[in-house]
Amino acid sequence: MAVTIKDVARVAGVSVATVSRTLNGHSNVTEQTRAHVLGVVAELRFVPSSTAQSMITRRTHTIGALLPDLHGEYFSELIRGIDLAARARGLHLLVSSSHGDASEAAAALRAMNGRVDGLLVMSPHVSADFLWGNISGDLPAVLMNTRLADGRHASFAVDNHGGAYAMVRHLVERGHRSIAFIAGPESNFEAQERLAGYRAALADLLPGSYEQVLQGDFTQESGSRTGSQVIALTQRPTAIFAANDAMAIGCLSALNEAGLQVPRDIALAGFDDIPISRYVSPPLTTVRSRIAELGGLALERLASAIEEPNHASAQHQTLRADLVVRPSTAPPPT
Amino acid sequence: MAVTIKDVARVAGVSVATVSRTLNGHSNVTEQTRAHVLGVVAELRFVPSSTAQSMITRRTHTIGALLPDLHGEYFSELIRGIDLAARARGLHLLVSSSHGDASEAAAALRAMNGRVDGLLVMSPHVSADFLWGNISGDLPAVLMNTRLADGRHASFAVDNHGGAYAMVRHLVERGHRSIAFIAGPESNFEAQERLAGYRAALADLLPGSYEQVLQGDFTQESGSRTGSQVIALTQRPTAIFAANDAMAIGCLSALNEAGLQVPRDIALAGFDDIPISRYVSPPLTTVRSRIAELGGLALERLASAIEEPNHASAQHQTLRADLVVRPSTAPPPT
DNA sequence: CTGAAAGCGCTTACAG
DNA sequence: CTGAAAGCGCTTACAG
Repeated sequence: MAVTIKDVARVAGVSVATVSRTLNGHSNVTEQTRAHVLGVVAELRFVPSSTAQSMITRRTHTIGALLPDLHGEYFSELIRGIDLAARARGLHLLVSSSHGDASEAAAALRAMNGRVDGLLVMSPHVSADFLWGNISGDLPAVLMNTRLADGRHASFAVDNHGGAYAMVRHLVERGHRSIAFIAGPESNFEAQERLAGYRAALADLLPGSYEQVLQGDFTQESGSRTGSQVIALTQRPTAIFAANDAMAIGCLSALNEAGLQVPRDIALAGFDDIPISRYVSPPLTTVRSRIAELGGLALERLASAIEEPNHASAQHQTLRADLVVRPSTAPPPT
Repeated sequence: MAVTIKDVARVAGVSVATVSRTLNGHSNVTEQTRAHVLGVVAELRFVPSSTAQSMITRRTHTIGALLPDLHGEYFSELIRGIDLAARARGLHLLVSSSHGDASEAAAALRAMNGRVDGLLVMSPHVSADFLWGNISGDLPAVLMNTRLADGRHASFAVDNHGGAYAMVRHLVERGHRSIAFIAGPESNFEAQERLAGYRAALADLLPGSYEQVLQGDFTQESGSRTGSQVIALTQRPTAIFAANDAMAIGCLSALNEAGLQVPRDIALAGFDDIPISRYVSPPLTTVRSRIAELGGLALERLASAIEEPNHASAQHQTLRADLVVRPSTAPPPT
């Protein structure tokens, strides 16, 4: 059986209240009692039950992260950013990802109830009402990269639209007039925004041109598959813009396999700037998503909302998405 | 204020015991009371406090994962494998990573105490004694890829030594007689085993040859840096074997930048078979680590240990590490 | 089948 | 400065 505060009190010859005060650093304990109690605590290797503590303080010092079914480096960067910020604040991280559908996400959300002091939510299945219906109303939550600006929760998002627009402009400036787009999953908010940015830029910068959208799903495999489709086209575009780096890299492999060289034969760009992107050949032109930073900022905001529930803002903040130009879109040698 | 079981009991006009029994699916409740109680539960949107439940049942239905400071796809694959298996068993996942040193790892370990029903441990800072000293003795734990076969905890590891050995054999069979090795962090168990496998194979298969070891740290950046060092060598090896894929990919980028073509000018191989490896150009020959599977298996074993504490085996299981041959080690055209 | 009561391991007014 | 006691929100013998 685990040792409890009662055991410590008994062995130390004091009350449990005194042990509790000592452990919690209250000032009203003699230096002498304090030292003695601490000695017994060490001797007995006593660790307070965090469950019992949570019960009484209504704080778990844990935050939950509801994440999409993400593979690859995007996911690890996000977790890393959250984890780092959480550790700095002494918070624990409960993660839940890989929800196939809304009911699974709902179950995950409900299961978080009571286990966490707050929630970080990035999920394609979650709408504002959905969130509202599945967590207790007073649980602080911060949204990441979702469409929800419900006025109730703070939210952060990368400027997906602006980033995609900037990328198309870059390609146009490089002389491209036929730019294909490999889209992400249709239900995904970020994918939609990036597609919208591509479309808007095309309309503005290449009026009269038509869009060429291939359907991907953010995986490398889909990038490779759609890459092959592009190659087979009779009217091949001169540039391909993939909605994320994973697809761009998959596409790159298909192009290489077909004997096409990037950027000589065709230009290629991605989105996110996952760490690997600078290490593929040629290094990938992309849009920096500041993934870890996004996670860290969201965590900070959530921590504030937990500490000062009244001050909690429901502001939406958009993070800049900067163009990162690398050789994959270098101008063809003239 | 959140609604409690008392509120439900009051509104339903029954005792809290009856509400509890209904919620926990006990048979000794009339179908009529049951329906009525469930109605009130829904009406009040009552969700039991998991904290209070944990307090009484001594189960948190949460497992903790202590992970190394890992970047990149290896980490996301591992988490994904663990998360999938955990979800299937109805377990939650508390993750803690990014510990710079042993004292941070110790703090993380102690913080897990009481919050989790069991522990999954993969950390370069953790030794058997260390683990023993920082968790309560009866907390089930399963170790992943560590040196600890302490006879107290179950453990899983990829056959790092065998995989590295097989890779060297493959390279030797391809005609290479000068094979450089980019090592991982010196303190890392897996890195050590892979290095040992390289050395053993060299001694067995290329007697009289000398080893060429460059010090990396498992990051892409270190692969790129050591790759540049190799290029500068007067006696350049004909093949480079990196202790993980991330470094191999970093190395590949350095080779490309220097105008060297893989595999024509130099062969290159990695270890882990992270998903991206098949999408770089040329696709990377590597050793499959079955990362997600490792995480899933460890979780399964941990779940068993939690459910049947007496049956808990302290067995060590080694997972096969298969060679995956791709174009990066294709024989030079003769 | 149902309820009153004890108890899980803590923290925190309230007295002294 | 210290202790006795109430209470956090549940579950589970024990009676009836």
